[in-house]
Formats: sequence, C-alpha cells, structure tokens
Amino acid sequence: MKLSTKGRYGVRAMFDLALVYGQAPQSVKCIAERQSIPEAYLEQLIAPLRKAGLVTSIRGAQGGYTLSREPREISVGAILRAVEGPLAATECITDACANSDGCAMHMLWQRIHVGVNDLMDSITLQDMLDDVNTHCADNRCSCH
Amino acid sequence: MKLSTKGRYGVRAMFDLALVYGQAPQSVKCIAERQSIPEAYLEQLIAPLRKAGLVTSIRGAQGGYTLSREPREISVGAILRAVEGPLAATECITDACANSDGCAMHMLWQRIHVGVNDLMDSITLQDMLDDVNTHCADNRCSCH
DNA sequence: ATAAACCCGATAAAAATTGTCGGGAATGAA
DNA sequence: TTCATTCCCGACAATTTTTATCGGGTTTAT
Repeated sequence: MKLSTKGRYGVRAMFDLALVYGQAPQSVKCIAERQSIPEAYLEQLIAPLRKAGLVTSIRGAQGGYTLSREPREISVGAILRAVEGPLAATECITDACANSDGCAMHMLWQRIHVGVNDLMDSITLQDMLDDVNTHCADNRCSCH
Repeated sequence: MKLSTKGRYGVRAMFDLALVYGQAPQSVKCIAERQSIPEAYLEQLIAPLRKAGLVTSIRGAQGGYTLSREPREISVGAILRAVEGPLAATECITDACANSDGCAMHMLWQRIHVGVNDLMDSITLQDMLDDVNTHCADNRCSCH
C-alpha cells in the first residue's frame, strides 16, 4: 500500500496544470522541468491521463496539455487510477471471485477497496488549490 | 496503491488464527496448508508479526503461533503495517519534508496517509469474525 | 520549410516482490 | 536421552514491477 512515483508524478503534473488552468497549454518539457520529473518518463505518464480524458493535448508548435475540465471536477482518485490502475484492488475485486458469496476475506478487500477509492475521490485539484491559497506562501513549492 | 501478496497473506494468516483463538497454537505448516500459502514464505511473513507483538510463538514440538491478544484488539492496519511497512506513505511523511510548511502536495500526502491508516485501523479481526457468522455459510472459504 | 511539440513502441536498468534453502535452537514426548 | 517437531535466522535466487531511456514518426504554428 504505497504510492509509486508514477502516482506521485501524475498528481504533481496535474496539480501543476491546475495552477495555470485557463491559461496557455503547457508542454511536457515545461511541466517536467518545474516538477523535476524526467521528461521522457512524464511523457509516458501523461498518455494514460489523456486516454482517461483528464487532460487535452494540443499538437504542434506552442502545443501542450491543459486540464480537460475544471480542477473541481478532477479528483486525485481519478488521476491515480489513470496512471496506476485500480486502487487497493485484489483479484477478488477486479476479477470474479469464486467465494464472493459472503466470504469474510472478500468482504474485507471490498471494504478496503471502497474506502480507499472514496477517500481518493473526495479530494480534488480544487481542494489543493484552496490549500495553496489558505496555507501556502509559495505556490511553486513541491514535495517530491 | 495495491495490496501485495505479502499483505494479503499476512491478513489471511492472522484471520486463520482468529478463527481458532483460545485454542491450541497453530504451526506455520498448518496455517500455510489451510491458506494455500508457501510454507517457507509464510514463515518469513510471520516473523515481523511476532516482532510487532501481534502473535505469540511457542517453540518446540506441538508449538506454533497464537494471537497475542483478542481479535477485537488487532486491526487490519496493524497487520499490514507490520508486514508491509508504513501505509500510503511518501518521503514527505516518513522523513522530514523540506516544504512541510503548508505545501499543497505535502498536505495531500498527509491527508491520504491519515485517511488510509484510519480506514485500515477501523477494521479488526473481530469484525471479520462477525462477518463470518452473519454472512458466511462456510468458515473455511478464502479469497486469495 | 522548419522547429516545436505531441505520439508510439521497444528496450534497458534498477528495485521490489516472491519465493527457496540450509542449518541452528528450543521443547515436548517416547 | 533421544528424537521428531517446530520456531528462528540469514543468505540466495527467480520473477515481476517500476522507473526510466531512446529512436523515430506525426502534427502544426510561425
């Protein structure tokens, strides 16, 4: 139950885009530089974010990425699922489970799965922007 | 954010012990057989459980392991932390974070860390035993 | 045209996970 | 006492996942 750099990079990149929401598209290069993420790696991570419909790409010179909807409508859960796959899942959850009829183990994994997803979905990029305005002197600070 | 087999095996072994709480100690061999876990691997997983004070070992013939306290007092969170290390942690959480003063990223990881740990700590082995009695025809069923 | 930038698939290095193995130490029972 | 059982410990090996890197193709503003 840890967060991989994949997940952390993904959220940081999306938060970076949230900070300039409504402005010009941001190139992978710029995001990577600001967030100290290897450029080629971030490029890989942003692909699933696009496929999940979380960012919109604009190709060609002066192109880049923007959030595809308001920060309020993008949850951390959606970002993590896009880059990391199902959260807190076991085979019990993703595939069919032979003993799904009341099995204590199955019920446990289910409970954890739902709990973790609810938690992640309850936090949006807008919440993070609000945190910045309320608590943060420097918008550009970034924990790795 | 997935559960490794380490974590799943750990919980299953502890649940197996909970089912016979108050009875004779269970050998690693028996637990491993019942739960279809490689014996030598389970032996490795049970060591940290003992070091965390969750199980008590009895050495020698007819020895084995028992829960070191009531199922009600052992949470899934405690089990997972024992075998997998800190849950949902980033360096921000475990180590000191240079930008811990109000950084939006740090606040996010902190929120997730607390949320996940609260969730895991809110479920005990007794809760699972109750599930068995309420919903489960066969006590021995086990999702992998 | 040209440079900027997205897009895609293959590959490689590093780390973590998932085991396996051999032998030592404690203990109950014959 | 002797023996089988069982916990205990450290080292090692196989596999998988993570974390990248690279080369080349496509699109588009200037």
